[in-house]
Amino acid sequence: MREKIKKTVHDAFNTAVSKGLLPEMEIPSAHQVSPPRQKNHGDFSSNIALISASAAGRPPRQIAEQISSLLKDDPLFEKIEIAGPGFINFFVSRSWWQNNLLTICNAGDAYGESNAGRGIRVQVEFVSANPTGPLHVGHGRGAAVGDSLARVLRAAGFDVDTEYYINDVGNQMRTLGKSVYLRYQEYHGVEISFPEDHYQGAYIRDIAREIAEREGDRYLDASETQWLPVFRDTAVKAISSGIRRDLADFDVHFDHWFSERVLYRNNLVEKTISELQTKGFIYEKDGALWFRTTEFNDEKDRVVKRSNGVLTYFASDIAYHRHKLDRGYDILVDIWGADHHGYVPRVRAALKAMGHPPDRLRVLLVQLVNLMEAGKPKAMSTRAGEFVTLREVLNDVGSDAARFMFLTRRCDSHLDFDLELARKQSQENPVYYVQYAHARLASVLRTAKEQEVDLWEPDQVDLSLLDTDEETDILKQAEAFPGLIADSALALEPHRISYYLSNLAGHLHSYYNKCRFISEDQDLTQARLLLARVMKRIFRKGLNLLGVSAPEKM
RNA sequence: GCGCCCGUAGCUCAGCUGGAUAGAGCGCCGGACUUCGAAUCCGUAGGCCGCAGGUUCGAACCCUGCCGGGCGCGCCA
Repeated sequence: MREKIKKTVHDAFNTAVSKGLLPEMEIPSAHQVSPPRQKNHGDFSSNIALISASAAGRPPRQIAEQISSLLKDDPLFEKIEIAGPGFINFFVSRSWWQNNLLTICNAGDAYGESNAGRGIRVQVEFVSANPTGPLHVGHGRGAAVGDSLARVLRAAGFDVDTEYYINDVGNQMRTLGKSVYLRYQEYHGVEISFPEDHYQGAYIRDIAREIAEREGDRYLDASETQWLPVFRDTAVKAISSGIRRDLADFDVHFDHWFSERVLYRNNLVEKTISELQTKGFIYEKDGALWFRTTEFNDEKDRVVKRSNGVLTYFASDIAYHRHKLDRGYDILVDIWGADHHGYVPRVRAALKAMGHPPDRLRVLLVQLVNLMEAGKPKAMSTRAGEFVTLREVLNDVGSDAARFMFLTRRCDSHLDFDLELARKQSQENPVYYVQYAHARLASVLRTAKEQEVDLWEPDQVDLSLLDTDEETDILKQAEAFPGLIADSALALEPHRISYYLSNLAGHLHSYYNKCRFISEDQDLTQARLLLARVMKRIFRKGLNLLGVSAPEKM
């Protein structure tokens, strides 16, 4: 509808120009058609007169007058008003909204989807936690945002792949193996001193115990070259499968799991560096290789190969992003913890150096989660390895509540996650509000069935009976659903979906309390039940985009 | 010190990339179940959009400078 009105205004503008009502000029690109905040300003509002006023050399209200006079007879509109400094306000006729319900209904389960993305290939990479410990709540937020964003992008017509990058190369893997080995020695009664920079969590002991129970003490006298591969790989395997299980229970499933080892196995890191070297972006200093990222707005140059010959994490990151683009993705979305924001300029620099437009990489920074319990901050000391895991949160409050909480806020704002609130099955918990709207509609339709009300074919229903203000509001919101998904996808902001749904649920609950779906009036009942069916589908679709279930009963 | 993010109702946060009189949830107070589910609804109160300038028809939004909070600034991963 919005696009339709925009086009209508454009046509009228051009007509006005060709008729000589306005001076020769282009349609200003800043022209916007948007729903006004104030209800009495109509359904949509155009600012075209305001922004073209100075170029046209006329007062805005006069321009608005000329454009609107050309549109007065369009039956789409109930009325057109000129208001304030020169806005043109459009009031769409009620019958259009009513008839649109049939269009929505005919779209079926696909309603809400669009082709805004035009099949552009997008890769969304998220979580990507190192396999050195279980996922914590912060990862959970990233997982919820990434997974939901992927769903939204798909619904908006993008061709989406999701990916988890496994950082399984380097020193940390050795540290992991050693941590387990030390606990293994400890298990067998060997006196150990456990270094502070090793992995502290209790899960390390669990893995050590498993190995000890399975293998006995045969590794006590072994050399590091013998035990390290065993302890390291066992740990990675155990931790990785734990991570996968946590994500699966969070209803997050990846299309690809990409191992950093693949980059090394195919020599891609070395190749990428030497390519940059050929292009002259690499120099040697103090025995190390440096990448001149300052040439692309980074604060300082970065090391890609240390003087001891070891490639840095950054080096494999460059190779990884190159590899992603080589795989044919048009846009790369990286979702990182906000504490990594310092890496954005250097990765961008790498893309630029390799000749890619840097805006093909979109980085979403997800702020850390502040866990609360009944309004009080819950202590999280990372140094003792006592962070709260995603698993604990899932067991505590459930997947639906957790996901909804993570998705009600913009991802770059700090999030207070109150466990007590998320646990509560009451009105304070926003998850239930939306789910209840869905369950209520399901209940209404069940009741209709029990009372043996036969549902008519949609095109047999008299939609003009949906004429209360509440119904009109709901019809308008339903119409906006596909546009909302498209906007949410283009802005990479999945939280808009949860706001939309909360708002829609509000309208629905309000309507429910005021009007009855099922009544003596057969025609009215049919019209309202059709509305119920359509709304239920929108709730289900919307909740699904968030990865939250849509229960028939609660 | 430099860089990035944030500052909106008592609390937690939206504000559709610059629009008209600033929004929601929670909390407070007062009402609504013999009726399709009260996990709901209806009503009241609550604001110098951190501060000060600038840009223009128009600023919570864009620019500059302060104030306050978070994070990052290794040949770590």
